[in-house]
Amino acid sequence: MSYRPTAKTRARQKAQHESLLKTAVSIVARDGFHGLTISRLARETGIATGTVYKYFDSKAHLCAEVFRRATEREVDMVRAASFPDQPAPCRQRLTDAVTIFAERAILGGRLAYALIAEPVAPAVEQERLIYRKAYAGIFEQLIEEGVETNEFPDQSPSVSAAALVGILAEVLVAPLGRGDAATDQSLLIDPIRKFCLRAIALRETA
Amino acid sequence: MSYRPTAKTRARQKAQHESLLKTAVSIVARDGFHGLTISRLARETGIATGTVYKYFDSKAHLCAEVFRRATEREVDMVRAASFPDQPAPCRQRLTDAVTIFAERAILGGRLAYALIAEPVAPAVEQERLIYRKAYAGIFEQLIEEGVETNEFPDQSPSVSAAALVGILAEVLVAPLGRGDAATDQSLLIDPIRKFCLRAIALRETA
DNA sequence: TAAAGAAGTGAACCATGATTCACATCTATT
DNA sequence: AATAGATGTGAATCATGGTTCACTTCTTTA
Repeated sequence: MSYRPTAKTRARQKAQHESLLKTAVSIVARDGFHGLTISRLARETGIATGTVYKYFDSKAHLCAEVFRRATEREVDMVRAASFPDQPAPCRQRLTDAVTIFAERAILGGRLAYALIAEPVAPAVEQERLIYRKAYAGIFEQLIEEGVETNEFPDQSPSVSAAALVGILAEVLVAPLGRGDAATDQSLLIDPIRKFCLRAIALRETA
Repeated sequence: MSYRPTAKTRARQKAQHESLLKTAVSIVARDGFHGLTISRLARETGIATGTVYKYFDSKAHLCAEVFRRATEREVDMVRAASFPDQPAPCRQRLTDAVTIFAERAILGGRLAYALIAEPVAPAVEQERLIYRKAYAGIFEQLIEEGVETNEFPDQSPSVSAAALVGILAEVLVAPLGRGDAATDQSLLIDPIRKFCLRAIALRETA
């Protein structure tokens, strides 16, 4: 034999993979998954279309990674708000979690819409479900705890958690799909927060 | 001249249009919008593909009509529950509306999923937004009334209405997209109803 | 520097499915 | 029955965009 991939080589490999992913996310942030095509990704990255396939098995895999990359941090933030280091009452943590989600979704703009609401191919939708479940799982755990400590009235944690996800997606993100971006989204945060508190904690304030 | 479309002709035209639409809805009910292709529609209707275009300008138009056809009745049912002939307290009407939506969605099964949650082409998504807005409009009016009569606590009717739509879509219909159909959906109705009542009316029962 | 294994290239290929169109057939009028 | 307008036909055409592949160009090792 006479060639072995070396550290430097593999670093370049990884860097290129990274670069592609970064470009892909930026395309999605601009034009959604709809705008993400292999040839455009190649063009913007400055390589040939075929080369993309040296780094990703298929477009589905690429989309999945883009999705993962863009969503993981979001989920982590919501998780951190739900289960902070400092102890806090469940209703406060719920409020914080909703707030964090909302603020970041608003900040994310087009990207948030792509991740949460944009119509996408079934393969991508599959990935999306994973992250919806991730959010739901966090909420569910929090609600369970709240019910146990009697901070929250008796309820189905799984249903309530899914409902929260639905609320956030529909109220906050779906409007981006329409021209409704006119509305100042930050005005939505407070009503949403209150709505969620009433629904989960049966009270108006944290 | 020597030919003028007559009543009988136009009746046949209309019947054919109707027949196509009916077949299209049935295809969507079986395999979603994903399964609706012009050639399949033609095949199942027993005509040539080209003929479909004598009745629909484009697939987008066809989908829009399918959507309209399948959704209009649903919206009407929810509207009727929200604004019944007999006077009733807003919280009761809210409960009824949610219940009707839920029961019909469960009955609708695959079709409900296609209408509410299935990933679809942007053109169809556009149509979907119209009907989401229709539901939201009904809820909004009802909530407004409830706030005015002090049955419901002060809140943003538009936000609360959108939230309701999100809840129903996510909790009830989205699971159909996964294999979660295992769960008996009718068990979801009561928790959802209670969740919505808490959120909107700040109480647990109608 | 020669050989082997990677990585890069981009035009060709393929799959899907909507849309068209030249032609045949039907229906209503004269 | 002859004709004009309408409708029906379905194979061919288009459009889009993912995927492949024969080939070139690097990298590393001997």
